[in-house]
This record gives sequence, structure tokens and C-alpha cells, in this order.
Amino acid sequence: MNNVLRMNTLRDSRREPNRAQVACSQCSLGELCLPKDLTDEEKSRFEQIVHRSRPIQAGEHIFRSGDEFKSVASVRTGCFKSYTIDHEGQEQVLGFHLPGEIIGLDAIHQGRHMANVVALDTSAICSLPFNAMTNLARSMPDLQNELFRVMSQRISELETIAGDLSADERIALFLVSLSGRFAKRGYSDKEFILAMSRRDIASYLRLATETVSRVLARFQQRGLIKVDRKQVRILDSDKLEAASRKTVQ
Amino acid sequence: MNNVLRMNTLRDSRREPNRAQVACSQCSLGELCLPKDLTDEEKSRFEQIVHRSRPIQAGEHIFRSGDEFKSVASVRTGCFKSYTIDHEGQEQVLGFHLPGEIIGLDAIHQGRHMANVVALDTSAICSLPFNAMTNLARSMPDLQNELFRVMSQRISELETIAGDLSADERIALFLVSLSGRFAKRGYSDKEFILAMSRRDIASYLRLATETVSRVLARFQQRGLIKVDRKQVRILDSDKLEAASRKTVQ
DNA sequence: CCCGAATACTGATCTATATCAACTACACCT
DNA sequence: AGGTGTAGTTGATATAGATCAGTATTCGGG
Repeated sequence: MNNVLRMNTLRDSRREPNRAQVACSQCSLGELCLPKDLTDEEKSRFEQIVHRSRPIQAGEHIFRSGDEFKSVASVRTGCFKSYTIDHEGQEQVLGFHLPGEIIGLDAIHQGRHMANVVALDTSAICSLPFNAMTNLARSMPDLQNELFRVMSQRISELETIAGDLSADERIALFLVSLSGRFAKRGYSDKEFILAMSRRDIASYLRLATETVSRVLARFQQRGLIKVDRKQVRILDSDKLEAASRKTVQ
Repeated sequence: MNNVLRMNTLRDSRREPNRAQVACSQCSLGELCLPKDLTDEEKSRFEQIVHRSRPIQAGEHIFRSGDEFKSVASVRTGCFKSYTIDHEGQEQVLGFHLPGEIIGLDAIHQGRHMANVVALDTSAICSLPFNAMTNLARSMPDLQNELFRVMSQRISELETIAGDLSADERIALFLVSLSGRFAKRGYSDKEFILAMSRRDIASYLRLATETVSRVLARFQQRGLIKVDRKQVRILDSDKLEAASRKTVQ
């Protein structure tokens, strides 16, 4: 198992000389990451357990299935995907993770990471040691609440994609969700880059890559979006949102 | 919205005269419910926030979509299903809940219950006010851990059923999972009653009811199980488990 | 105990999407 | 610049499972 790169990542982050850079109060993520509603004093206590990593290359893993669960990761920049390998050796994409999102919460109950997590872009994370964080949460109600909130949100997200949706609904929903997440991060909600391949999208949505191509082409013909390779422009967000819901006849 | 029964339920539970009955230390669920690893003193503090409900009839709701989120529920006896209504007005079953399982954790981040939860059998629950519980958790590391663990487990469960599985795999997986959960509760893992209808199973597994019937019939022909209406006997758990995994060719 | 309404099962089609098969276009290497 | 590999698109066909239709069984109420 190729743990070398990751171990280096963690080691380097601990060596990072200028811890000041980690200051959550200065972080460009602002309120997106965990330390929401904390006082300055609380943020500073939080910062002391955070390890900021050096840049992570596209293709580099930050967790591997089977790894001992010690930390979760908060995305600083870039994009990650998490996936498992099924019994046919096929990748199953479980989610994509944008800046401010927390990765690895599904590992708590087993004490091991079941998913692999890989960078799709040059990225950076903060590593949050879970025990230290839950200890801290006990004296910081807002941090505790935030942890519960984040986990609850992931449960809802999964309840949606586990739902019984058509290919059109799945892809429309995927685009609408990405658009909203970009908006929250201060990027355009109308025009963005898909960091992931068609194959990754297909796997995440439980479709064939060909189906993803075809539906995107159809949405373009219908004037809902403009697609050029990884670049997507949303032309009619109302109709796109309508397409993400079951057609009522 | 038919909130009357539920409101009565909660009110009655608060009136319950013999609080001693609630004693978690005496509860037949033992270690299945949340108060795992708590000291007797901690259990007694926990008991003070728990409301035990009077029996709940099959068909009675304990949560409705849109309800304000105040409490989660721990199943004492019986069986519940949670579901949403999609845009075509169709029920989408999200899960089944056996004794010791915690219901309502997906409501945290919205502050409202998005799912409806209904008893499939004559059932009973303990109602756990969430704020009081998280307050308590701050002075009880084991309780806090347990809450995180339960949420993490639900995330994993959903990652599985969101996966891209055939009808056979889904149904085999469903039976294997139920069998394991019954075993944990001290019931037979080889012979049990399906509290839910074929229609509920189908909705949960995103299949047509006809497909559920056919796959169950096929499993019976292959000698994996014996089905008689709601009664299921597992005849070959190895083969059933094999069927729950993707066929490697 | 009988009757009507659910609920479940079985067979016959239909269809959405997977799979198979080219083909294209860009990306990366030398 | 040319060549090779990978990702994406497009068309033709196959198929798992949905839908439709009809029958059987169970259950609840008088």
C-alpha cells in the first residue's frame, strides 16, 4: 500500500515552521470549515490541534481503505474524490469534496477508513486529529454542534443519491448541487470546471459514462447548459432545477 | 397533518408516573441503545432526560416531515420505517429501525425532520431530547463517542445501499443485514418475520414489488431461503452472503 | 363464515440504460 | 510536428428490471 507519500505529507505538516499560517481566523475558507461561531479564544485552541499539509498533487491519496482512523481532513483548496473498490475490482465513487468540506467521517464507527480518498487537482488540506477534536468539542458546544451538523448533512446527501432517480434527474441534481456549493465558496454558480472525469461522475451517479455524455449533450440541445469538455455553463437554472425533480405527469 | 396522536404520545410519556421503569440499567436492550460504556452514575443522569413513550400502534407516526427537530428516538420494541414523499407523491423508504437503533439523526442540520417515521408493529420508543443529550455528552466522552459512532454507521449503511447493485445483490444484502441485526438482538438469525410489506422492501431497495417477489422466489428455488409470506428462513447463509456480493466472473 | 380489499405472486411486454463498437479530439511524450 | 494513449462522444444492440395485466392468497369487518 502506497502510504509513503501520505506519511510524508503528515510529517512535513508537523514540521511546518510558521504555524501562524494555520490561523483559522485568517483562513480564506472563513465560515465554511468547522470553526463556525467560535470565539477568537476558542479558534486559537482549535488551531493548536490542526495540522496544515503541504500541497497535495492530483492523484495523491490522503486516505486508503484499511488505514487506521485517526484524523479527518478539511479541504483547503482543490478537490478530492472518495471511492471504494467493489468485488469486481471496480471503483465506486462515494463523493466529491470541495474546500471547506470534511472528509473521513464515515470511518469513525469502524475505527478504519473504508474509503480511499484521492486529490483530483493540486490541493491542500488541514488534518484534524479526531480524538483531540472531540475532546475540544466537549468544552465548545458550537464545535460539537458543528460536527453533528456536518455528519447529519452527509446522511441527507446520501439519502438523496440513494434515491430512485432517472439518469436525467441524477445529472441535473449533480449540476445543481455543484453550482450551489461553488456559490457558497464565492465562485460563479453559472460557470465552473468539473475537476472530475466523466467516468468519475458516472460512477458517483451509478450510470455508464456513455449515459453521462448523452444526457449532458441532451441538456445542451435543450438549452439548459453549455458544455465544453470540463467547462460547464448553466444557461437556464430554473429548467435545470426542474429537471432534477421527478417529472410530474 | 395528523400530529394529534404523536403529541399525545409525548405528553403521556411525560406524565408517566413510574420513572423507575425507564432505568437504562434495567432496560432489556442492554448495550444496544446509546448508553454503552457509561458508569451507573452516568446512566442515571442519562435516564433523567429520557422520556419513555406508551405503546405506539402500527401505522402511528412518531415524526412527520417538517416537524421541528427536538428529539431523536431510540426503538425499545417493534419496528419502524422512515420515508419521504417524492415529487410524484410516491413514498421512498429510507430505512427500517429495530430495537436499540436511533431514529432522526438526519434532521440535525436542517433543524427539521425531513423524513416521516411510522411504526410497522406495535412498538415503543424512548424519546431523547437532542439538546439535553449533547449537553450531557460534553461531560460524558463515551456518550459523545457513541453518538458519533451511530451517525458514522448510518453514513456507511447509506454508502452501501447507494451503491450500484443488482436486484439479487440488493435483496441478498437486505436479508443478510436483517439477519445480523436480529442476531445482535438475541433473536434467531436463521428465521425471522419481515415486519414490512413487499412494497416497503421494494421502495427501500429501489426495486419494483414484482421484482422483490420474483427474486425471493428464485432464492427459494435455489435453496438459499424458505419464504412463506412474512416468515423467512435462511437455509444457506454462505450462498446468500455470496449472492449479496457482486458476481466475479 | 363469508365477502371485499389489500397484498402477494406470476406471466407478457416494454423501456431506460448498459454494453458493445467505432470514431474523434485532445494531451503528453519524444 | 508526429505518434500514441486516454477521455469523451455517438450510434447500434442487448438486457435487467419496470410496467402492465391477470390471478391467487390473506386479512379484516360484518
